[in-house]
Amino acid sequence: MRIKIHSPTLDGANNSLKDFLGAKGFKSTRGRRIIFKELETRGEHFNAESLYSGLSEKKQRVSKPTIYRTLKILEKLRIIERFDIKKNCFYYEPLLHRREHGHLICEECGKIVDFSIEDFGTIESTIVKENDFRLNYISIRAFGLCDSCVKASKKQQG
Amino acid sequence: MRIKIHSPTLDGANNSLKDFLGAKGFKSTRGRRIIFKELETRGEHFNAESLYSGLSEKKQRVSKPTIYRTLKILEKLRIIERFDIKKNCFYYEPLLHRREHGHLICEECGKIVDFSIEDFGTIESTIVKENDFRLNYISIRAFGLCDSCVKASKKQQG
DNA sequence: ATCAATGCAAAGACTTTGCATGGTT
DNA sequence: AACCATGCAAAGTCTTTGCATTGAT
Repeated sequence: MRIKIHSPTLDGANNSLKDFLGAKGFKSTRGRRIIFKELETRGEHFNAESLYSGLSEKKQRVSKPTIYRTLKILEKLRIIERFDIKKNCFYYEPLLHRREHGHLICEECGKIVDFSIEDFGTIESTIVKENDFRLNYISIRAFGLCDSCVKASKKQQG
Repeated sequence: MRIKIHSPTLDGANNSLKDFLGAKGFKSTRGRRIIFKELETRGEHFNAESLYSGLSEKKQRVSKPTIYRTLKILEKLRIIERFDIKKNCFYYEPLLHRREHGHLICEECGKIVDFSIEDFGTIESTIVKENDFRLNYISIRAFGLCDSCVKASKKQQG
């Protein structure tokens, strides 16, 4: 399953990585550099497994525990977002610099497409206003059928 | 972790359950009746585990595989919605009759609060308009800190 | 009677943890 | 030097599957 997303924008992450991690009390290590680098160039949604095998193919192996641990850190730092498409299958995506979008998830083929939301501000203010809640971020997922799967199902019918 | 949600509205589900399931090609069985009944009265978010232990306590045990299988059916039928709060921890909630709301999820204590979204229609039309996508449903999750956790953190600080 | 649903036990997938080693600051 | 990060192996957790039995239509 290959899924496209906006081109990731961890720009400068590699240069400022040391400072970036340092500021949060994390060390700049080989594994983290490799993973960060990979996320920069990876124009797709991904998960721990695909990250692991992708890096292994490039002879840049990082152990699974390290991948999981690093992903968890990145999630906490809001650099990536984790969401579940189906059971036992978590996908992540780079978040940096672009929070205001949701995901269209095709329930047939699993394809994920990002969509932007114009009045995100309205939603946010509604939420904040009506609830005593300190909002960190919003995740919007829209499930349905993508164009090609709709067409495919139409063909089948007639 | 006990979490309140709107009172579930699987109303009439028990009466029309046979028809309801039958229409979809499913049989009306003991396990499904028990699970449906439980969801009717259960005013909280839940997961497979809590459902299992809850029913077991009431001497209405249904096996875990059946619970998982039934939950999967209910999800497909859009009677419940599944979403992940943290790793290995899927929660579900009854969906019937109330699709237009999102979840506030407190990242500190895990509390889940529903919130309604006034201009859901706007979001929907935006998505449909700008993408060739047959929309089935939308899930909106807002992460942050709930009132009491905000207060607690303030106290700690001084 | 036929075919689906259930329960059990076992397997599976994904993720996390303990611990000794090696790397960073 | 002090402490964090890593990798390995093993353990965990949640979920699914194979299969014989039971139940629904």
